[in-house]
Amino acid sequence: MTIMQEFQIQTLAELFSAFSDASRLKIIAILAEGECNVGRIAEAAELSESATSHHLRGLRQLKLVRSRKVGREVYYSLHDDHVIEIYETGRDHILHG
Amino acid sequence: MTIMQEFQIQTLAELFSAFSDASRLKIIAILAEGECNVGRIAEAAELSESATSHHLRGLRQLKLVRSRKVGREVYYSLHDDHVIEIYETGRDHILHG
DNA sequence: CCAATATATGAGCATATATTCATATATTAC
DNA sequence: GTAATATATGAATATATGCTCATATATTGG
Repeated sequence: MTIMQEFQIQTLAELFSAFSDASRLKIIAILAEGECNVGRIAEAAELSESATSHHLRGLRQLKLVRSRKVGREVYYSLHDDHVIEIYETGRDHILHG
Repeated sequence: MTIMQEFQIQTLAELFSAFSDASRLKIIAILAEGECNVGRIAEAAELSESATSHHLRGLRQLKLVRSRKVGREVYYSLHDDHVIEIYETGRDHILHG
């Protein structure tokens, strides 16, 4: 076990907080399928566009997703494979833990 | 990507919620070192015994920790290696993500 | 330029969460 | 038995969180 400083523990808590909400997990699962714009994410996750946008902002600030603007649309994608890894580690636990 | 039902997503969110708080992460890190009783967990995590007990109850209900009573003390330990795996996957992300 | 569309943002509100404090319960020592 | 110790629990409170609604900011098409 690596020694963790107080601020690192706080950072880790914030990371897991991103995964601690069903709406955000849906968004992450959708983006795991590939890049997607806000409107379609909202539709697929059954969320308002506003709520979706708020969540995406949080995920972007935590560097869990990236965004790319194309015309008036903004395409989001997972920032890196670590995100899927965390998601899947948790998922494996509840499915066959 | 496995198809996840609504209630499974909710369950997954609850699992990650357990890791979304610095106090609980400290408790988990302490228990990763080995079994420990409530008083010593509280001391090591710099939490009140009451707060510690409340957190342990939540972790126990989620089957992330086990408890074993010895006299008037109660020893807690991580329920299984999945818990460490989730913790470490997140930790690796923030340390070298 | 103006209207339509896509996304972002801030305020407000309702609910959830973490903590403390007081108290309860269980066990041991005397 | 009673006192002391370890842990658990419920209520209260303060703060955080997620959503909606209204509005703002692009961007495109006419």
